Amino acid sequence: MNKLVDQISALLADAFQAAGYDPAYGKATVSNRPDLCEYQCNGALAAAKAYHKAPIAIAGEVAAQLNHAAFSQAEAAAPGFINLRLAPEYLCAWLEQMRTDTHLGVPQQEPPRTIVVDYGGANVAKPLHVGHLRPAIIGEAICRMERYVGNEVIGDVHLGDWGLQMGLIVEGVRERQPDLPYFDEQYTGEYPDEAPFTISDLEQIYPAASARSKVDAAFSARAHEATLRLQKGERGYRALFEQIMKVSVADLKKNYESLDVHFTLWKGESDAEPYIGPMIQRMRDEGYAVQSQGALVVEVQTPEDTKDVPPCILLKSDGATLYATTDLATLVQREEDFHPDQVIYVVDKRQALHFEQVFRAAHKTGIVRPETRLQFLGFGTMNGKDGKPFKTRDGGVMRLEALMGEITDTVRQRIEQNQVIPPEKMEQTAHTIAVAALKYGDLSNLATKDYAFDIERFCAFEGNTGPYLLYTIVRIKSIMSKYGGEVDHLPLRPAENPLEKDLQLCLTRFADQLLLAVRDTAPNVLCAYCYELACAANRFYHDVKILQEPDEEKKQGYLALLRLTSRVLETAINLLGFTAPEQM
RNA sequence: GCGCCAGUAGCUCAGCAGGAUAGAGCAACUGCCUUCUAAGCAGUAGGUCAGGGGUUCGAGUCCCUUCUGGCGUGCCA
Repeated sequence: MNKLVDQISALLADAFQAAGYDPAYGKATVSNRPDLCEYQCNGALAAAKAYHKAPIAIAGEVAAQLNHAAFSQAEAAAPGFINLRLAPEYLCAWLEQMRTDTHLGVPQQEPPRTIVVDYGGANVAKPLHVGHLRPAIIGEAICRMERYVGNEVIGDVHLGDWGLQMGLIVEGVRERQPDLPYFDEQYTGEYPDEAPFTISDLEQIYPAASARSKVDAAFSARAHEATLRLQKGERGYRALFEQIMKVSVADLKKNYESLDVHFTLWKGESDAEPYIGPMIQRMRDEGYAVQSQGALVVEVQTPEDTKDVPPCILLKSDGATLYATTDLATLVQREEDFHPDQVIYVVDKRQALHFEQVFRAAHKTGIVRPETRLQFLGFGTMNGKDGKPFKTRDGGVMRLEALMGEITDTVRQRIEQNQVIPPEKMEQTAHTIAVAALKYGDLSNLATKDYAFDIERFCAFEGNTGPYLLYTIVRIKSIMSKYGGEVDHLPLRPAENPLEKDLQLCLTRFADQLLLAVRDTAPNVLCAYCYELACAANRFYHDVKILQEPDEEKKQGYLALLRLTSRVLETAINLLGFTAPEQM
């Protein structure tokens, strides 16, 4: 269905035309002076120059043409604004369409675009820590928003499961259990189904091995050797790798799911490995890959560049592959599997140059089509209160589980005071609220900027926070359940009081704000909308005593309005990646 | 050196393709619970939008420049 602002713009365009001006000037925007009007048009100001006429005169002529039933007010204001208020019946009719629309008035992308979102970035055998929080939260929100507007989205965790780290783990395992069949080159039988380690073992083995390789040259050499043999596909190493992956992925899935983050694909760098050889061969054959200072590179500097852009390195001087190599090979794989229209990388913004090189190389060498949009969404560093990268008190990285635990504890203490949650639902409810607090706290900041991560602030639930949104929804649900009757099919009524109309106007903006958030891959836009809507809902809630309304028709109109509000709010927070409890 | 990003209230942040009087939250202060959950609502106070030029009817927003901070700059990821 059409957005309300577009419908109003169409009426304005007609009026501009009827008054003898270019209809293109007829564009409505939401008013930034709610005291004066609900919608405004700035077209007369822009038209003034082209027509050599005072803007206020143009505005006046156009306003005179706006005698449409949609408007309860349409007047020119100095220096040349056209101020509009909507007739309650017109507003209500549009909202009725929205209420019965399957996507709450959000136009669907037609035909759908295929979008791969690369987020996650977790490493095998390493626990998720706060550094993994932003990509998971932001990426998940983007996936959900893109899906809601009708696109085909593939979310890929893109695990760090290749390279030296795997060799280190293999050698670490060998140190502990040298007699395992994986290390016996003579062994030809089946390897055991059971992994010879748990996730906690792996989480000890990797850092220990990593530290040791820095001081023990012999160990380091063995790790490199193991990496090479693994990459060559030696049977025992490969089998051990599978076990490491199995144990690690199971643990990662559990952790991501506790954050309500769900990937469609659990691919990793290792999956791109088979594509590397043919890709490099083709690049050599077609002359894209050239030797430079001992390495094999793709030059990506163009004559138009005013800055130096270093080449994209495919193979190091020693022949080993790099990050850029697997990223390009992954694109080969994605093109083959999905033929995406767009690939969005949700990655630390410090990798901007790396991805610029990769994108240029991918387009130059024809890995992706010219029209394929490769987008780098660099997120900012998560800093502590001191403005430096976030660390725990003892200077280490905080594990995600520990962080969630802290927030959940604080939430639990808060809801216990309220005494509305039965003990058996306590844990679930506390977790739901904690996820909302954490995710909203992150998403409401601009993704691309550094931001201050402050546990105390996340655990405070006053004001512009996730729990405030949940609280609003819970209050509405509470009214619905006290009312007891069926509310899903109650029709809306034209607004009679200002706060009711404000809430209605706010509801109409859902589609606009969601589309804006999608266009700019900026979930914070949707956050801001949720907060505005919740504020409007709370003001209405406070002002109008719904269940005590004696006029049954009016009461049902109020209930319909609140029902739509809670649907929009719940839909929106779901797109942001969290949900509301029944009570709190 | 070069490049990228940022600088808005005491603190944390918005500011929607340039529009009317720059907005929230926190912290501070004032009111509002025998009535649908006070995790709420209403209000007060708090700004040279880092500085300086420019573009135009109009600039926090666009251009130039200076300052400050962060990050990146060929074989880590």
